[in-house]
Amino acid sequence: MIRILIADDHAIIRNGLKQLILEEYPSAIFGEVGDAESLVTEATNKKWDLVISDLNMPGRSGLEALPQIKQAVPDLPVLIMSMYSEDQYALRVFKAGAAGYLNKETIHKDIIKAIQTVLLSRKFITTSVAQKLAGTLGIESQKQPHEILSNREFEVFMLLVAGKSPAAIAERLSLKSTTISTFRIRLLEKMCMNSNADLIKYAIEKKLV
Amino acid sequence: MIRILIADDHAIIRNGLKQLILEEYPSAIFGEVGDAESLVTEATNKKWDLVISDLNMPGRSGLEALPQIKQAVPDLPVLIMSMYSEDQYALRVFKAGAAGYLNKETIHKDIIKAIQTVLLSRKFITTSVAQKLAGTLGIESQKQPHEILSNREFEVFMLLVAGKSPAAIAERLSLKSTTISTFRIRLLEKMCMNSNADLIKYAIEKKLV
DNA sequence: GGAAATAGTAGTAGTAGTTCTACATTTCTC
DNA sequence: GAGAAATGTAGAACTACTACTACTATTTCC
Repeated sequence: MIRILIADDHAIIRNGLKQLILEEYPSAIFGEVGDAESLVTEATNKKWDLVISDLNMPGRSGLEALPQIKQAVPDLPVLIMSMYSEDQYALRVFKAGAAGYLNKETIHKDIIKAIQTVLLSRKFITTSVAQKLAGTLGIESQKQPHEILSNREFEVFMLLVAGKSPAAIAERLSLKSTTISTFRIRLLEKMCMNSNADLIKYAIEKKLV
Repeated sequence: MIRILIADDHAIIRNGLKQLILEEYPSAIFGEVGDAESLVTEATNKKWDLVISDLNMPGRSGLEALPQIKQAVPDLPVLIMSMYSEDQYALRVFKAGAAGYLNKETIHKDIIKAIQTVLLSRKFITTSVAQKLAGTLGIESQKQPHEILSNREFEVFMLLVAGKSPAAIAERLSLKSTTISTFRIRLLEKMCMNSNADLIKYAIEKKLV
């Protein structure tokens, strides 16, 4: 019997995931949460064998919740999944302590494999992601412009690209809007760009959205 | 007994959706496809009571598949869903002949309602989407969003998309920046959009840049 | 051909965003 | 393991942008 906590803001996806896992582990027991807040609470207060969390949730993201969970329950393996094609997140996700990363192509096919791997206390990584990482980790020089951003910068970048105002971003991240402006200037500079429009075009080109 | 064809590139979502529908229609029969191509083939070659398709699929989108389906099987109702919050699409979706539109907030809550409504040959629309559409639908129904802009508005639109600031645009056109703001608000409204980011994404999509 | 809508333009007042500076932490680097 | 660089954060002062309103000129429509 295996206890799995699922975090995703869409009930359909939680459902689908459960269904998928039940096929392999008919006796699995599930917990469900819809945001990062409840994820942290639930993960730390009850006993789980595994957490599967979406990367993109309203409010704090799964990525932000990770360190908190890792601090409270260091041995609890966390699988991060992303419904979007954000392989660029993979490295950040592992650095933040995730036990595995699944992107939208791999979820359905690999989830069982990932669970098995992770429960043996090993890291799960798909070959496509591995290749991506290999390139990234090895030679620092050929990093993509957005890959040299810090976590916070990247977070702000993505929200900017989504058309959010500095004030809105500040509120979402519980920061001051001046702080967001600072991040914006730094990230614009790092990426050699001049406007949000440039960022958006870049993001579309790189399929970050 | 009801036959439903589900089109979505994520198997988990197809699963979750099936699960959701089975709760209400235990005898429902499903077909599944993962891309627009197969959607068109399947929709036209077999007999279905309803199609539920994602808007965003790799290759041709669900939106592009719609006219083809409508042409081949005019009476087959198609529900379009979007996992992203793109109410801007709603109008286009209905224009293309969809029977209903569900965005990510509404899918889980309203899917059954939507199915019931649609099977009675009526259009399903959530209040939030309805409000969005209210102003727009009236007369100009077959023009593209950007085609209903006046010359000046379009001029400003293009400069906005190029990432120019209101002040810069004002200078270039020998106008006041407040005037540019006015144009911006009007054009945003006409196009049912909320931010410059939306404009840029739209412009790229329509190959206006 | 006259009323109603659309287009083109700004002013005022309020709001939000930027810049520049600064400082504490964390993370690299030799 | 000390010093340097990068990261995360914000305040003060300034500037730019927006919302709202308003007015004229041009179209459009019955």
